[in-house]
Amino acid sequence: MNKPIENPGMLLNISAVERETGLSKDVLRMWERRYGFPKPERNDNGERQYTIAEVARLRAIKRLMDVGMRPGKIIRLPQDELDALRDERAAPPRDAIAPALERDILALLLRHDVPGLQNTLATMLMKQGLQQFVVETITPLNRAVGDAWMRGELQVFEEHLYTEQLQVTMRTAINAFPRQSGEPKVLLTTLPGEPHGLGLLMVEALLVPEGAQCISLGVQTPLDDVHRAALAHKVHLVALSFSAAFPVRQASEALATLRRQLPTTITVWAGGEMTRRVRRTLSGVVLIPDLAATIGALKSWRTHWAQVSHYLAAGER
Amino acid sequence: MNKPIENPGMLLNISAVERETGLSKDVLRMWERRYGFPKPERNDNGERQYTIAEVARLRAIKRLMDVGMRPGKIIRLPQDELDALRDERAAPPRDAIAPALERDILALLLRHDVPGLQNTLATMLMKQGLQQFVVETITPLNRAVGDAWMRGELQVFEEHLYTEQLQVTMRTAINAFPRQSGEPKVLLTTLPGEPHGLGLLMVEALLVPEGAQCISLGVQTPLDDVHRAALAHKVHLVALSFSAAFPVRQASEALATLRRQLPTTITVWAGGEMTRRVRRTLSGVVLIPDLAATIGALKSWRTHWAQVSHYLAAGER
DNA sequence: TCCACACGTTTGTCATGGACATAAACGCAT
DNA sequence: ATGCGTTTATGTCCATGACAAACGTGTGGA
Repeated sequence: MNKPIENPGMLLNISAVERETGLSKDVLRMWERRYGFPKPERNDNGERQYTIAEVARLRAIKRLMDVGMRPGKIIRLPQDELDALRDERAAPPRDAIAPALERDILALLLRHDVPGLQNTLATMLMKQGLQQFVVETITPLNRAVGDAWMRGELQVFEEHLYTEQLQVTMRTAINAFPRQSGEPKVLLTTLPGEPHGLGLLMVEALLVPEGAQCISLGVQTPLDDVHRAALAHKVHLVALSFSAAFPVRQASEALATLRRQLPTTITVWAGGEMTRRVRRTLSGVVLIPDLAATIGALKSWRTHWAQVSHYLAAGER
Repeated sequence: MNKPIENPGMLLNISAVERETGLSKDVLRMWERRYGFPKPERNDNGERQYTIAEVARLRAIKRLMDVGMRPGKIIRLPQDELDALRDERAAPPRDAIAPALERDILALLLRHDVPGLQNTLATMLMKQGLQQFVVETITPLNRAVGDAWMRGELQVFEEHLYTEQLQVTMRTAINAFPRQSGEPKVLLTTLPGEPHGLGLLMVEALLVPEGAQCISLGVQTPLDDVHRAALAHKVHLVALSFSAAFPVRQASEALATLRRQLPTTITVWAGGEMTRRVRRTLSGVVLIPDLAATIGALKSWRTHWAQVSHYLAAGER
C-alpha cells in the first residue's frame, strides 16, 4: 500500500483531498480535465496522489470561491495574485478597540495559552455584555482568525481551539440567563452538509437576552425534520445558519421547500456568510446577511406578530 | 427541474441519499449493480430518484454494518428479518434503575418537553455526580435513544434535541470544576469525517474530575494538526473518538501514522463504538472500547508515567 | 485442540469519458 | 441603466472496468 509517510513529502489520495478541501472527487477530476489543475502524480495503480502544496492551493481557491469568485478566473493565477485577491478582500474598516484585541487573541493562540484565552474572552464578555460582545467583538474576531488562517499564520488546530473556547464561553453566558418562556419561540439549526454551529450559538446569544425562547437542534438536521420540529415545538420562527462554503443552490432549494411546507404563521430566517451571495430574493424567507441585523429582524417580527395576533384575536370573536 | 415536493412521495437524488445515509455515491451505484438494491426509479434525465422507503432501509442496513455485519449477508433480507437482527443486538442486560429513566426520557422527548428534559438530566447529574452520571446513566441512555431512533420510534430531530441538551448539561457540569493544571494533559478531538463530538465530552467528563487537564479541539481535526497540537500543547495523552460509522480501515491507518509521528512519551488513546470492530492490534495505541474503561486506562497511564518519570529523572542525574 | 498461513471471495474505491441542466456572464434592444 | 434572450462556464450524474485490501475458510503442523 502507498500510505502517507512523512509530513513534507506526504501525498494524499483523492478522498483525503475531498475531506480536506470540501471539493468533491468529481470536481477535482473535472478541474484536472478542464483547467489542468490540480494535476497530481499517480501511484503504481494509476491513482491520483496530491501533494500538500496542491491541497493548500486548492484550499485557497475554495476560500475565494466561497466569497463569490469563479474557478475559471482564478484557478490558473500564480500564487502571488491569489494572495493579492485574498488580501484585497480582507481589509475592512476597523474601529479603535478591535485591532488591539485581535492582536492579543492571535498572540494567545500562537502561544497556545488556553487559560489566557479563556480569561481574555471571559473578560471581554463581562465588560461588554453578551450582545455587544457577540456583535462587536466576536464578529470581527472571527474574521481576523479566518484571515490569519487563510494567510497561513494560524494552523488549523489553533483555529479549532479558538472556536472551541469561544463556544464554551458563549454557552456559559447563555446558560446564565434565566430560562425564558417568552416570545418568540425560535428553532435554531443548520441543514445537512453544514457542520458549523458557531453561528447558531451567536444568534442564540443575541436572542436570549431579548427574551426569546431558543431551541437548538445542533447542526445538520434533515429538512423534513426541521419542518417536523417546528410544528412539534410550535415555534414562531425557524432560524437556519449557512457558512460561506454552503452551496447557494442547495440552500435556495431547501429554503423554498421549507417555506412551502411550513404554515405562513411561522417565519423563516436564513443567516450566515452564504446569504451574502444569494442573488434572487427568496419569497417568504428573511435573509440576515449581517449578524447585527438579527436584533432588528426580531423587532420587526414582534411588530408584525402583534398585528397578526390582533387580527387573529379579532377573527376569533 | 424535478424537485422534491411532498413528504410521502418525496424523491431524493443520489447526493441527498449520500448525505442522509452516509453511503457514498460510488457505494450506492455499486450496490445497485451487484445486489440489485436499492434500485431507484429514474427521472427524465436518467438520474436515480430514491424513495423515502429505500432511504430508510439503507439507513437500517448501514446501522447493522456499523456493528460489523456485511452487506452481502443482509442486503437482500426481508424487512422483518432486518428488524429481528436489529432487535437481537439491542437487548443487553439492564439494571433496575435504567429502564425507568429511559422510559421517562423517551417520553419527554416524544412530548417535546424541553424544560422537563433539562430538569431530568440535571437532576440525575446532581444525584449521581458527573462520573457516575456519564458511565451509568448516559451510556445506556444513548443506547436506548439510538435504538428507539432505529426502531422508528424517535424522529431525527428528537434525537438531535436529546444530544444538544445532553451536551449543554455536561458542558455546564464540566465547567463547574475548577480549572485544572494537573497531570496528565490530554488532547481531545476526532479526525476528519467524524462529526460526533458527544464522546469527547463524555471522556472529558470522566477525566476532569480525576484532575486531568483537558484541551478539546472539537471535531474533525486533520491528522497533521493533531500531531502539531499535541506537540504545541505538550500533552501527555492524545484521545481520539470514533463513532460506529467510522471506517475501521481509515482509522487504523490514521492511528498508525499518528503513532509513528508522535514521540513515544505521548500516549495515544482511541475510543468509541468503532474500536469494538478493530481486529488487529494497533501497536502503541490504547483501545478503549468501553467508556467505563477510561478511568482504568487513566490509572494505568499514571502508574506507567510515574515509572517513566523516575527513569528520566535518574537518567538526568 | 488450536494457531498460522495460503487462497478464494467480498467489498469499497478509483479511473475514464460522455452527457446534460442550470447559473453566470454577455450582448442587444428598450 | 434595465430587462431579456443567448452563450459560456461549471457542477453533477451516469456506466463500466479495474484492482487492492479485508474477510472468511480450509489445511497442515505444533
